[in-house]
Parts: sequence; C-alpha cells; structure tokens
Amino acid sequence: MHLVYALHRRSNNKNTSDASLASRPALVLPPSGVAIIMATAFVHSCCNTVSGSNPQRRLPKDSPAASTSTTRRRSRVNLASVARTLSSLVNAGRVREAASLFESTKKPDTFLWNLMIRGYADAELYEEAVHAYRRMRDAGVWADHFTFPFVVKSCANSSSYDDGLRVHAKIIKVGLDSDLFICNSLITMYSKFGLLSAAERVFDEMPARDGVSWNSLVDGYVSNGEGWRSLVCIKHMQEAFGVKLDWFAITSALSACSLELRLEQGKEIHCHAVRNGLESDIKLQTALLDMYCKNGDMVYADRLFGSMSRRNVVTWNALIGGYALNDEPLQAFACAIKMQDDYMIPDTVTLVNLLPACAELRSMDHGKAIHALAIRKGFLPHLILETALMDMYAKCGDLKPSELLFEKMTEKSLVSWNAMIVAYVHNGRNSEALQLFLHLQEGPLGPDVFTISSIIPACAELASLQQGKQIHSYVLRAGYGSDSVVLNSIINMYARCGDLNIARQVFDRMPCRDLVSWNVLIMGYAIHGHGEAALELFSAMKDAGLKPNQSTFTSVLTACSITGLSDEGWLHFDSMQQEHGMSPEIEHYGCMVDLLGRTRDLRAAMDFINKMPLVPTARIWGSLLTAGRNNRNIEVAEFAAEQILRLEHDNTGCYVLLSSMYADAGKREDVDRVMSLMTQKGLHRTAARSLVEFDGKTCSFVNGDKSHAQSDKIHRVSSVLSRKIGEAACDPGAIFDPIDAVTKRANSPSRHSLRLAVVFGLISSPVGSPVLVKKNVRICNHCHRAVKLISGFSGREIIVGDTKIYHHFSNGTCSCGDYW
DNA sequence: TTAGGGTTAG
Repeated sequence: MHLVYALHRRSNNKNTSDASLASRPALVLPPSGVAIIMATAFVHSCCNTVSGSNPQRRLPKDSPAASTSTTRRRSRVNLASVARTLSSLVNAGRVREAASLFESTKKPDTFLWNLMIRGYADAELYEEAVHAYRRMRDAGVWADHFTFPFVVKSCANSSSYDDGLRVHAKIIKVGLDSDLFICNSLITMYSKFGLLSAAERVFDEMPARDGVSWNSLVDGYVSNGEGWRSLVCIKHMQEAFGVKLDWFAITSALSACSLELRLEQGKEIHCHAVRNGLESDIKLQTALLDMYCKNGDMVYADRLFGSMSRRNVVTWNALIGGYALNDEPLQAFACAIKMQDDYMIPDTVTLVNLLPACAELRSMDHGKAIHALAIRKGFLPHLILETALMDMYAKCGDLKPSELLFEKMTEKSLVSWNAMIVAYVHNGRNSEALQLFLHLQEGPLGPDVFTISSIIPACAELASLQQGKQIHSYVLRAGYGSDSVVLNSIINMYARCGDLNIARQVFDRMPCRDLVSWNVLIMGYAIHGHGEAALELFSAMKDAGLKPNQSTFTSVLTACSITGLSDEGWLHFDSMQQEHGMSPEIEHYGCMVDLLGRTRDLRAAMDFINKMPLVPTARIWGSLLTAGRNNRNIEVAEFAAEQILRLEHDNTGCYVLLSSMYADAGKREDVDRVMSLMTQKGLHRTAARSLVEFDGKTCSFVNGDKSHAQSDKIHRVSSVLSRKIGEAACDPGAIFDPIDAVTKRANSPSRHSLRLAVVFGLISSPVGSPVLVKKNVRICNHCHRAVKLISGFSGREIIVGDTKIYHHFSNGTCSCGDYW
C-alpha cells in the first residue's frame, strides 16, 4: 500500500499534499498485481528521466559508449525497481503475482532470482522453488550464498533427495561449503532425509558454528527418533562449547525427554525454561505439557494446564492426547467437551487424539461418531485422520471399515500401510498381512523397521518357517540386521516356527542384546520343553548384569511348568518378591497352577487359586481344567469349566476339552450334552488344521483331507502306520471321540489332520530329517499317543507345535511328559 | 533477501 502511495505521489503534481492524497479512495485499496506492474512501468520512466537529468554525466547521443552505458544504467535501475516491487509482493505472500512480474522482467539478476525462489519457498511451493533454481542455473545466472539456503530448504521440504545432493555438490564446487547459513540449511536437509551421518559430517566440517547449527543437529536427532543422541548433543553443546539453551534447544530437549521417557531430565529443562523467563510462552508451555503427558505424569500435566493463563487448540489437543495415551479415555473425552466450553473448536488433531480413546474403550459407537464428525466438518480426506480411523476400527475388532478406508485413501503413507498390516495381524488375519506386505514391496514405498517388526509376528503365527526365513533374509538385505527390536522378533519367530537352533544362532550373533532378547529366547526354550536350558540361560542373563523383569519370570516359570521342574519353579516364584521386589502377576500365578497340576496335586492347585491375592481369570481356571483333564479328575474339570464359562460364555476350547474328557471316560451322554449346549449357543468347534512345509510351500490338512495330490498314498501309509503301531480299528477313544459323536461319520484317528500332515512330512522329506508340523488346536489324546509310537517306529524326530507348546516326539516319547 | 517443532496416525 505504501508503494502505491509513493507511486501515485510521483505520478501527480509535486504540490499534492499527503492529506489530499489520503482522501482519495483509490489509494486505500490494496494494489492488484496488474496495478503494480503498471505502476512499476511508470516508475521506470520516472527513473529514466531522473538518471538522464545530470548534464555533467551526459555523453554524446551518437556515441556507442554512451549508448551502452545508458542501456546498462537503465537496466540496473529497471532491475532495482522490479526488485522493490517483487520484494513487496513476496513479503505479502502474493507469489503468483510476483511470478507474473518476474516472468515479464528481462534478464533477472541473482538478486531477483533469489527473491523469486524465496517467494516460492515461503509459500511452501518447494518444487517450484527448486524448478526456479534450475532455470536460474540454465539461464547462466550465478547462484550466491543467499540462493542456496532457500534452495536447500526447498529440496528438503519437497523430499527432492537427488536434487538435494546435486545442490550440495554445486555448493562445494562454487566454494560456498563453509558458509554458516548454507551449512545450517544442509544439516536440516540431511536430517529431513533421515541421513543423520551426512548431517553430522556437514556439522563436523563447519569452520564456525552458531546456536542454529547446534539446534539444527539436535532437532535432526529428535525428529529421527534418536532422543538419546539428542540429549547427549545438548549436554555437549552446553558443557564443551558453552552454548546456552534457547527456545529451540529447550523444545528439542523436551521432545527428546518424551522419546526417552526421561521425566526427571524433563523437569530440569522445565526449571531451565523458568530461569530464562520462557515459561510464560504458550508454545513452550504446550511443549512442557506434552512432555509431562508423554512421560505419563498426568497429575503434573493437569496442574501445568490449570496454571496456564492462556490456552489454545494446540494446548487442549496436547492434554487430550495425553489422557488418551495414558489409558484415561473418559478423561480425554471430558477434555474434548470442556475445550468447547472454552470456545475452542476441535480440529483434525483433536479427532486424531480422540480415536485411540475410542479404541481403548472398544467403543465403536464413539469411533463412528468421530468419523461422522470428521465427514461433516469436511476434514476428510486427511492422511493422518484416515490412518487413525483405520487403526481405531481394527482395534475395535471390525476390519471391514479399515479395509474400505485403506482401499479408498487418495494418498497412502508408509504409516498407513503399516497400520493396515498391524490391523490384520492383531485380528489374526496373518495371511492377509503377509499378502499386504508383499504388495507394499511392489510399490515405491519400502518397508521400514515398523513394517518388519509388524510382519515378523505374522510369520510366527503362521508358523511358516520358509516365509520367516525369507523375511529374515530381507531384514539383512535392508540393513536392519543390527536392530535389536527386529532381531528379537526374529528370535521369537524362529522359536515359534519350531526352529530353536536358528533362534539361538540369531541370539548368539546379535551385536547388542537387550532384556527382551533374553526373555524371548528363554521363552523359546520353555515352549520347546527345554526347561534346564531355559534356566541356564536365565543364570547367564543375570551373570551378564541384566535385571529380570516380569516378562523374564513369565518365561522362567513357563519353562519350569512345561518341563515339570517343581522345586525350581517355586524357588523362582518366591524370589520374584523376596529377591527382586516384584509382585507376581496373573500370568505367573497361571504358571504355578500349571506346575501344581503337573505334580498331580489338584488339592494344592485349588488351595493356591483360593489364596491368590488376584481375582482368578479364565486363564487360571483354564490351567485347572487342564490339570483336571490330565489327572482324569472330572469333578475338578467340571468345576473349572463352570468358572470359565461364567467369565467367558463363548470359550469353545473349554467345551471341547470337557467333551473330550467325557469321551475318554466313555460318557457318551455327557459328550452329547456338551456338544448340543455349544450348538444352542451358536458356537462352533474350530476345525482342526495341520500344516507342514514342503519344497518352500505350506501344505495344509484338515481331518480326512483328500485334497492333496498325494492323498491316496498319504491315507494308505497312515493306515499302514496305524496298524504297525498297534492302533486298534475299534479304539474306544475313537468311538467316543466328540468329533464322531457330533458328525456321526467315521473319522478314525489315522485320518486326523495331524496324522495326515505327519505322514506327508515323513514321506516327502529325506530319511533321518526331523518332521515339523504346526497345528491350530491342541493335540488330541489319540494323536499324541500315536505320534509317540510313530516316532519310535520310524526312527524320526517329529516336532508338533500346538497353540501353546512344541512337542518333540522321539524314540516313542514326548518332551511334554504327556502333560499338555 | 539468507538457517530452526508447541499438539496428530503404524
């Protein structure tokens, strides 16, 4: 406006007063781009007149030198005036009008190019900024120390990795690689690319650094999830270099404390902010609030929030997110209501923060209401909101809306892909998760550490050793071979897929083992029935200086119970409280009930449950049911089943186990009663399925399966083996098998899915090699007895994983000691 | 004319 005012004044009589000009309505209107261009043209003419008014410097009109000199001078003056106009437009954020003026300018110089590139960068038109730089270079105009910070920033924000590297090379070539501003922008660029070592290299090679250099590196660490390195860097900058923490450093430090869950350090930084008079800044207060929320101190967060004199939507969102994060979903919703009383309008972040609260409450109604609100407010499509919605639906157990959202997303980030993969895994749809993982690899987005950590458990659940090996190979190729989170998942996967030897090899070769690594391997030994080895590993873990946690004891007590190491089990259970000051949790009590059941002391098991300081769950009564079943004590089993069904009326496993017991005891009427009760409740027994891998493929068998290409041979061999091990055709167990009782069809144990899978494994693999089979339900008595005998007869090791443990059948015996 | 996070998804 001032510019037009000035221009207008020049175009009119010199005697025109400011007051009279101010009274003209045209002057108070904002200048349009065209008006400015026209005005600029007018200024050119004025300037030309002025420059030609000095008779002392005038050259003969026909002189070539005079002509050239005049042209140059005119050109300089033109550019200077364009620059003023262009600068005004850029500063006003009117980048399109600035571009129009720029394009109409002949031979723009470095200064004008810089202005234009800055205009694009300020308007977040980063790709256009980079394009303008390319045009500048092609036009032969020299880029200077002002040009590069804008260009580097634009490369960083447009994810133009190749351009970024080319620009850096150019900076080195023109000798500007020591410039403070350029180096600072390069640190940020490399951090945004996730190339922290490149950012560090730029930082290290700087001849001089300022606070921005340090803050940029610290921020780079934080934004790449390297909270610890960020805190180390902050300490170093303060102590070794005497750099004071400013607003930026404090906010980065607070984020680092959130990442590393360092509440005490966060409080120290809070004190530092107070000492430096920054505590009244609303942004800093919100950052502090966020730090307290992320560290789980909602009491302090609430107190800080209450003390704030001013709050905005961001502040409210931080508090809502805090309550949702800290498992206080109702408080999160209460805040969302209160914020509206405070005249704050919920935005996309508010809704994104509320969705985990819906998931926590398992309240699809709340989730759907938020979804509807997002649609009504026109927030969709929105990448983060859609991903959060997908996650909410999946956690509420409804995958269909998640799939629809994912399918229809106009833009998908890697986080969206990961969320969908996790959604499948958490809902037991492991095959779909694996398919999606393969699909992801076909596109431009590569899997990251989250993807890998999500997909490995799917392989573990599918018990697909081949798939697991392929994922392991991918992990090594993709450079995640030293990531302890990923490697821990891989150890678990190998153990759950039945190959404990490879699990051990991965563990032994880990560059850095954490507590989880030990816990996972101890559990691996436990589920394979190698109790002694698990306890040896536990001792080695303590010798290595690691302190056991609750999960360690779950693994150790599981090992003791599965292997029947009663004395050791009680020793470790007691040591939890006496030596390590831990209160046993429900899982630990469950292991002890298993242990008591295994020692056949059902009375002690019942007393133990009655004296437990925790309310028994279905898992505890399930252990008692198993104990009753393995000790052939129908009364105890019935009592346990009653307790389970009181807590979980749809527990099909409970019905099946009880009916199996009745069948073993020859109580045909009770079998019928239990099975009809199941039918009345609309429950269905899980169809048994056994998997065995052959030639890199998983072969699946159901009971009586005849779909396999070699079915005739498999059934024939199974019948022969059945006879060889002396399995009677009229086995009383077979007659009263609940499957037969319900289906009323002949289904001899020799045709059970496990038997078919074992036989196929035996005939399709090299003589002497072990056979590995995975089963989706527990092994029935007949198959357990038969596979023991088959292992003796064939001289082969047969490994069968059920839903809980691995049975190693060898020389006619099973590692479970006939208790499972 | 140059560099820098308050809250959000896996």
